[in-house]
Amino acid sequence: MIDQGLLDQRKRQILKAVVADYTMTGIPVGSQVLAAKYFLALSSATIRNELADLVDSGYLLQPHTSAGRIPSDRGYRYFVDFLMEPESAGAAVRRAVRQAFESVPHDLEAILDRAAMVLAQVTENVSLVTAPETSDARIKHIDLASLEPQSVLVILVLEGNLIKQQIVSLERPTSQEDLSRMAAMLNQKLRGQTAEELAERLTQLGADRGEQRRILEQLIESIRTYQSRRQTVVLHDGVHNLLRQPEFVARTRLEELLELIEQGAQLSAILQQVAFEKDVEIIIGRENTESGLQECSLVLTTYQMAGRLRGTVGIMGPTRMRYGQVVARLRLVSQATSEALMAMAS
Amino acid sequence: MIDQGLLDQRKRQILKAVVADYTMTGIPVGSQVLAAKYFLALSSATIRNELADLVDSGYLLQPHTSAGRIPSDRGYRYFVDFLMEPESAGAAVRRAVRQAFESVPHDLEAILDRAAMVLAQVTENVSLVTAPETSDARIKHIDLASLEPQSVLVILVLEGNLIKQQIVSLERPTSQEDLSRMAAMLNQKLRGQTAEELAERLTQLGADRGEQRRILEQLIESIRTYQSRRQTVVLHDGVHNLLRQPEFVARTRLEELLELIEQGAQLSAILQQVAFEKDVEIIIGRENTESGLQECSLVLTTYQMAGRLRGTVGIMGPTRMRYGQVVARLRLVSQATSEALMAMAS
DNA sequence: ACTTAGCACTCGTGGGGTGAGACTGCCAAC
DNA sequence: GTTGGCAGTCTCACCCCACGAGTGCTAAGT
Repeated sequence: MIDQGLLDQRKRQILKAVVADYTMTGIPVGSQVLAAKYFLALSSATIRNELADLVDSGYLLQPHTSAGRIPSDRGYRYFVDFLMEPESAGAAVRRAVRQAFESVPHDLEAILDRAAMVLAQVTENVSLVTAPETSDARIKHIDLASLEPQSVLVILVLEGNLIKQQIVSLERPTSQEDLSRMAAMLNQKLRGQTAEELAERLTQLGADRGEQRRILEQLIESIRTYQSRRQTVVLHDGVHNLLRQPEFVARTRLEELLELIEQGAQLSAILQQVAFEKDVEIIIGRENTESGLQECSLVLTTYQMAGRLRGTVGIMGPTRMRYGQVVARLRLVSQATSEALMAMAS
Repeated sequence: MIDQGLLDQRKRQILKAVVADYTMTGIPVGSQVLAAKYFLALSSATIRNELADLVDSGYLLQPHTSAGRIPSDRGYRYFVDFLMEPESAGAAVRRAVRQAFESVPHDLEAILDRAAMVLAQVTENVSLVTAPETSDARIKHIDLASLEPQSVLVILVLEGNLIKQQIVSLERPTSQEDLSRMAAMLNQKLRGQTAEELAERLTQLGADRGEQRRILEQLIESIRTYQSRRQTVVLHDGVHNLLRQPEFVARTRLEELLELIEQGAQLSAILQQVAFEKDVEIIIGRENTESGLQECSLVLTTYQMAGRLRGTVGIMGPTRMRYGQVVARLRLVSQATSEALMAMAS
C-alpha cells in the first residue's frame, strides 16, 4: 500500500507496459519497443531514463547489460496490487467451463476433478484443487450396517451431502438390531454437531460403553482426516502445460516442481492457508518459501459448498503469466465449481 | 517363438550383452567395448561381423555410421522373450515395499495409491494402477438410509468390502421404515448377485414398483461404472522420473506423453486389456498403437483381491529400461498390493 | 570356413573464433 | 525535463575444424 505513492504516473504506466509486453511475448522489453508500441509521444531515451530508475528501485531487472528489462517479483507484485485491470473471461472460455460441468455426476470428487481439468485447460497452467475442510462440518446422518458378526460399516453423511464410510471391527459380535438401536441413538445425540464437538463429547463419555466409544473414535478420526489420503493430496491437472513454458527448459527445476506436485503435502499446507475472506490470493516467485516454487506464482481462491464448507482452487505457473486473464478465468471456474457443489448438496 | 531358432548361440549372447550394456549406460555399444567387457576370447572384428548380421536381421540399430549399436524393438522383444534371466528384488527394495504397505489404511483407494507411489519409487519409472473391474463383483450388502423425505442414500457393499454409495432422489416421500423394509427385501433377493445379473432381473421386474425400480437402476449404474471417473482415470505417480531419462529431452515428446497420462482414457483401455492369465505382460515401443507411446515400453501385470476382483498395475518407461529388474520389482509390488487388499477384505 | 589385424573412411561432438544484432548508458544540445 | 547520437557491451547463432569413436572391407592367418 505504501508502495503506491512511490511511483509517479508515468513510471507506473511504463511498468504496466513492461509487464504487459513481457507476459505476452516472453522476451525482455527494450526502450525502443516501448516507445514504438506504447509511448509514441516519448523518445526511447526518455524511456531509458525511466527504466533505469525502475531498475534502481527494484521493480525491474535486466538479465544482462545489453538486454531489455523484465519485471522483478516486486514489479509483478506492484502490477497485481495496483495496475492490473479487471478482465472478464471470453465467450469461448465461458462455454468451455459451462460444458465441463454440465455432464458431471453429483459426486464431490468428480466435480473437483472436473474443476481441475477445466481450470488447467482454460488457464493453460497447472491447476490445483483441495477437498473441502470437513473438521467443522456438521453431521447430518449416521448409519451402522452389519457386514459380518464382528465388523460394521459406519456411514456418515455430513452437511453438503458429503459421505464418509469406514469399516470398523468390533470386539464382540453385534446384531443388526443392536446396531440399528445404536445408530438411532447416535443420530439423535450427534446430529448437527461437528467433529470437534464430537471429540469433546467423547472425553466426557468416559471409559464405559466400549463398543460405542470405539465406533465413535473411528468416526471422529474419519471426519477429521477426510478420506485420509485426500487431505494431503491435492488434485491437479495440466502439468503438460508447464513443458510449453520456455522458463522450464531446465529439467532439474521442472523435476523438483513435479516432485512437489506429486508429493502433495507441502502444496496442501500452502493451499489450506488461503484466507476465505480474500477474493483471489496471488503469491509471486520468491514470496513462496518452498524452494521449488521460487520461480513460480500461485493464483488461488476458494470455492464453497453448502454450509460453511470451503476448499481451495487455483493454479501454479511461471511468474511470467497473464495475471489479469488468469484471475478472471479462475474466478469463473471457482464460481462454477461452487454452483455444481451446491446443486449436489440440494 | 519361431524367432528363437533364428539366432545361433553366439549371436544370442552378443544381443544379450548389447541389451545389458545399453540399458545400463544409455550409450550405443561398440564392438571394442563388447570384446573388452563381455567377450575376452573374441576380437572386435569378429564381433563387428556378428553385429552387422544382427543389424541386417533387425535386432539391432545403429543411430549413425560411426556409432555403436542399440537394440531395436525387435531386439528388446527377443531379449525379454528368450534371453532375460529372472531376477529377484534386493533387500532394500523389499523393505521399502513392506514399509509402504505397513501403515496404509484399510481403504481401496489408499492402498492403490500407495501401490502407485512405491512402484514409481522402486522402479524409477511412471507407475500406473487401475481400480478393479467391479461389473461382475457380487453384492454383499445393501443399505438404504433416508436423508430427507425425498432423498435416500443407497449404500452397496461388494465382495472384497468395496463400498459404493450414491444419493438417489425419490418421486414421493418415503419413510425410513419403508426404506428399511425395502432394503431388507433387496438384501434377501440380491445378495450374491453381480451387477450384470441384477440388470437381467430388472428387465424381468417389469414396469411396476416405481421407486424400487428407480433405486435399482441407479444401483446398477453405480456398480457398473465404479466411481464414474475412476473407471477412466488411471492412478499414476513418478512422472518426475521421466525427466531424468535422457531420451526425453525433446519436450514435445514428453508433453504428448504427459497429456496421455493425464487424460487417462487411452491408457485405461490398454491396461484393461491385460490378460489375467499371463504373468507379466511387456509391450515394447512400436508395439504400442498409441503414437505417444511408441518410444516407451509398458510392463504390466495384475493384482487381485477377494473373489474374482482384479485390477492392473504396471509401469511406463523408456524402451531402454532394465526389464529384468523392473519385472522383479513389479511382481513384488503387485503381490504386496494383493496382500494388502486381501487384508482389507477380511 | 572362420577369425583376425590393419586401414581408410564416415560421422557426431565440442571448442574456439567471429560477426550481427540488440540495448544500454552517457553526453551534449535543445 | 527531453532528445539525438554514439560508443560500449553482451548474447546468440553460425561456421569451421580437429578429434575420437566406430565402422566396413580386405587380406592374411588358422
